[in-house]
Amino acid sequence: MPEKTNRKGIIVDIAQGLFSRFGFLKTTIDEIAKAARMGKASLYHYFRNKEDIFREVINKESKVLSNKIREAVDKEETPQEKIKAFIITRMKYLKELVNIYAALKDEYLTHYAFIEKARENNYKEEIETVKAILDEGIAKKIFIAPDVELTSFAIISALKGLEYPWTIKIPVPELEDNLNKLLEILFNGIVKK
Amino acid sequence: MPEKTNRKGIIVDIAQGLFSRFGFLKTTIDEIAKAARMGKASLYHYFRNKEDIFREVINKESKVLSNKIREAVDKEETPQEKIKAFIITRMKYLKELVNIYAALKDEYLTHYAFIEKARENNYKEEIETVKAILDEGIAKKIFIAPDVELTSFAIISALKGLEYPWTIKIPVPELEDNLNKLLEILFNGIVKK
DNA sequence: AAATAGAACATAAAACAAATATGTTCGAAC
DNA sequence: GTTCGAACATATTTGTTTTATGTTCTATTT
Repeated sequence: MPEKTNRKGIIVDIAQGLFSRFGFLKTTIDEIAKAARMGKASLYHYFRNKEDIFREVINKESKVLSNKIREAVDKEETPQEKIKAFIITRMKYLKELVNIYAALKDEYLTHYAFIEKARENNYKEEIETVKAILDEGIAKKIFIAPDVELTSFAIISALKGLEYPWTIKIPVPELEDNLNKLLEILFNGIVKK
Repeated sequence: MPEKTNRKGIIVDIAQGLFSRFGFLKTTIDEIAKAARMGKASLYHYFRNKEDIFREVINKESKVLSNKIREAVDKEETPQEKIKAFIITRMKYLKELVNIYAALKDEYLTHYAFIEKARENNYKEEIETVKAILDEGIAKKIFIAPDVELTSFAIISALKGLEYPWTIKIPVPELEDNLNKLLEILFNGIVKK
């Protein structure tokens, strides 16, 4: 834990809390400034504009998410376990990191260019993460080697399709149980051997 | 082809055309009436209200979609081919049937109770269709028998996740090629045997 | 009865203006 | 390098009026 002596980092932390509670649109520069015990004009010494503050918050949360996922994946031995760790960790922390979640999902943020950038970055990173696991599995002769690019894309897309009905309707323990069954399909298919 | 002598059916056809072009909100009762060469008050002899007209249009398109899918699925022999036929036919006709597509996807229709009903019905029917194919495959000793309910749910959800990026980014011939590869995974998995 | 529509009605949407809130800039002070 | 009061331009909200639209009523026609 590095001590925060730099003003900028502190402001980002404070903004993160406000954005988490009220969202990007409903949080005002003035509120952030007051919470940081500053005049709002002072914020412009550290940030170009409001978007810039939100961008930094999102960057911060993105890094936290990436690190959590990397840790969880690295901890596992088999590529099968790595894929499972990726999915579970992603679902768990995405829900906690309110701002990056909003940046990725909320319709009303779609128009902002920097949000689109964040989404694209996140998408590419997720694809890359899965691709790396698949490649490793292939190198270890555990997975067969079809179209890795397409398979990664499919896993991520399918995950997004499952995400919404899953998180809404289903309690967490049952969720892991279901995930195991679906991974069983991903790994071994549904055709009798 | 039954000759349309009944006024109600004709009105529904006309409304279908207008709703397809302008959507539910932007189509007025007056426009429908004029297109049918009637005063708008006369429409209320056949329909309770505007929603009621749209509901009939959606019902009509739903039946078309269901029939197309049933035909395509029944035509195939193996359960593998049936699943593929289901997915392709669904994607193809859903795009053509503008109103049911809007009813299922458009955010601005979410609040209407009758739209929610239509979505739920569609969802259940899709799940049932896939479940029937899976059950048949299991009965024929082609598929293994895990959690059929969950598997159907997963196939439909994953499909919805794939649908959007797929239809946007990818040309149709490549799409069928990709689908084949993904079905290969669904059937046989990615783990080396 | 069944079908039609003109007119009236209530409500929703659009248009407009005034008031307020908010993001951003500037210049001065520390 | 930091801070901020004040000013500014613009976005948002609010209240009001007008218009458009969905629906009902009643009378007339078939």
